[in-house]
Amino acid sequence: MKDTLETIYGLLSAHYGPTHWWPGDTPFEIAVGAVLTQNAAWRNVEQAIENLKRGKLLRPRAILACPDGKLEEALRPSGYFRVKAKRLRSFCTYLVRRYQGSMAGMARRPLEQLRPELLKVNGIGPETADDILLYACEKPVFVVDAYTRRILERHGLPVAGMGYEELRALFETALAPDVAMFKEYHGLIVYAGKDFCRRKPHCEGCPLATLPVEDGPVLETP
DNA sequence: GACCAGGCACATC
DNA sequence: GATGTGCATGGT
Repeated sequence: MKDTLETIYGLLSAHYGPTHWWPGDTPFEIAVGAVLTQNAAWRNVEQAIENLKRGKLLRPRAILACPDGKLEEALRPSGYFRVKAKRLRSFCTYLVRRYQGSMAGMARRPLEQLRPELLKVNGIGPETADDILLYACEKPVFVVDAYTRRILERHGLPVAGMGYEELRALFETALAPDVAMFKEYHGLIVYAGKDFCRRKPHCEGCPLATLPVEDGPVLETP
């Protein structure tokens, strides 16, 4: 499995080159994007972030001071806007109370402490937490998302039934804990997921077409 | 007009 | 602990 995960990285990397993932100018913008992209298309998230920028709302205290209705209107394009307004507020409340609103201050804490406390924030689940930890706080965590699972499944890797943490552990034990590489790897998975594994017919020209299939239950490729 | 997109919390069994 | 459901927009 270790070899396969390294091979996937090599193939995707050769195909796409550097992705410079994640889109976002500041750690706080990255964290906001992580919340807004939950079950949403990034195109719509961009719109919402643009609205926040225009409204000078891309700061934790500005979000906390903003009336509900105004915040929700700004978030509308990203979908689930009432839920996401609440979730953004939860995160900002946490950030302000615990780190005086400073992402840099937050990033100074060790990973073992940060991840559990992030997961306690309402609206921050495993994937959102890991997005923030890796891309905004530069911590060596591997981000698992729908694309990750889909790509592995479609290429016959025995990951069916694995939970989030299990899948994350798989990558983190197989690969060296290299923040820059983890960032790129996830970016490459997003690229490949959008290009080849999104809908049928898939894998026309897929860079992973030559991937050797491992032992274990091989899933049928749709 | 369905179906989908980088989840998560909460209810229920 | 596993499984189901609500949340909402914009593109294909």
